[in-house]
Amino acid sequence: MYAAGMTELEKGPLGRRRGRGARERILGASQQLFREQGINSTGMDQLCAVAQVSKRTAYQHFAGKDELVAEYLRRFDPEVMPTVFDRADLTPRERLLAAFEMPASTPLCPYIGAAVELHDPEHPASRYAREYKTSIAARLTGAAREAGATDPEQLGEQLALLIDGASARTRVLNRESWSTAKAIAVVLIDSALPASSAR
Amino acid sequence: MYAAGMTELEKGPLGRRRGRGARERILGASQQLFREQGINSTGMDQLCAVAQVSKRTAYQHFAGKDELVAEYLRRFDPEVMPTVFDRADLTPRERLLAAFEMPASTPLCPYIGAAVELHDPEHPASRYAREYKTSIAARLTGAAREAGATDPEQLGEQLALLIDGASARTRVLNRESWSTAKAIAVVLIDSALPASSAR
DNA sequence: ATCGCCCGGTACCGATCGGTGTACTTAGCT
DNA sequence: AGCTAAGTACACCGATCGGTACCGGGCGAT
Repeated sequence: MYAAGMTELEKGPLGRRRGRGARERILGASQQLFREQGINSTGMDQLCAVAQVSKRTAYQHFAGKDELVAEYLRRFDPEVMPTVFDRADLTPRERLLAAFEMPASTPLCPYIGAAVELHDPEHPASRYAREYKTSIAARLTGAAREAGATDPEQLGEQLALLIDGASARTRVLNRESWSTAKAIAVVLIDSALPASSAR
Repeated sequence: MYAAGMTELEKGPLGRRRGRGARERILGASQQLFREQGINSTGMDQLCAVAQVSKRTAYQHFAGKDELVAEYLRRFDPEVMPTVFDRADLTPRERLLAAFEMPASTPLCPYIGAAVELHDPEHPASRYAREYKTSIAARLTGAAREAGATDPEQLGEQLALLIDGASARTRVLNRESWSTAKAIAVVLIDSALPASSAR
């Protein structure tokens, strides 16, 4: 496994002091550049320049670009999705629909982009993309269960597919498709809920 | 416009004789390699080697890789989609559902792949991908209208989104998602048809 | 036979890629 | 202070990219 935990503080156990946060700047530049211009189109030289970090330093923090890409995906964790499932002020049904409220700030879910660009299912980043997408479906399934769906697993998988569809279609057409996805979600949810716990 | 017409015969009008079909071999190798290993991961050297064509010849038929990629997309036209809409033996409803019968031979619709890999909305291939995706939605809308949908445009766009979702999700998860997409399509169609021309 | 057109082979170009080596400067703790 | 780890600057490596120049051969039409 990778050292996913050391986000911004030192390692802790040993009294390891911490130099000026180069690692954080690298990850920050990754978030910006990989999303804006893709993974393969972003060279390490440019990335290090943006991060204001020596190339040497970058390769002391990450074994290679592959590992950096994987860590970039692990750090992404869109600010939207996680919070959606914790909002207690929403009904289960509203929580399911909230996943489709994309503020157009998300051009393309980077997990799809990484899987397509890297083109290797065994690449660390591809593995994590799979893992993450599965976890999203699981969370949707959980919310569907709370909402009282007759087949929560099916509804969760269906909603996950809608999210990916809107993401891919938005990218290809250069035009947002989240409203369409949400309209479908409404139909699916209404037809999957026994009309009892509709609200 | 490009000379999309000269598939295997000579130009005709002038008595231009025809060399051994180098162009066709190049396009054939493109179909194979671009789909199997992606666009950016396929070098022109490898492509020419597979096509058994000199590199010099390749660049006499195509101004550059970009143009070759665009032509590759134009030639793709999956054998599945076009035929689906012409099958007179199916009811309109069955025709709408037939679009989701993917024989697992389609790993990822190459239009999505191209748009993600090339990462430039103005790239000729990206333009054509947009164009093609729009035409698929239009054809679905047409079929939806024949089926008597209350809002054919909406249903067509929704079904198109399902196709893209299944395609993207299949790629990321390395596991087919067409059955899920079809299940959603059934719900959408049944809810969009006034139950009169259900069959 | 001879001419001209495709075509294949191959070496090559400049640019860029991911990644490294070396020597120097900084920052933080004791 | 003084030690040490972290970071910087910069040159450099081999590989590969898309694309081109040049040369020699095969084949169809005249």
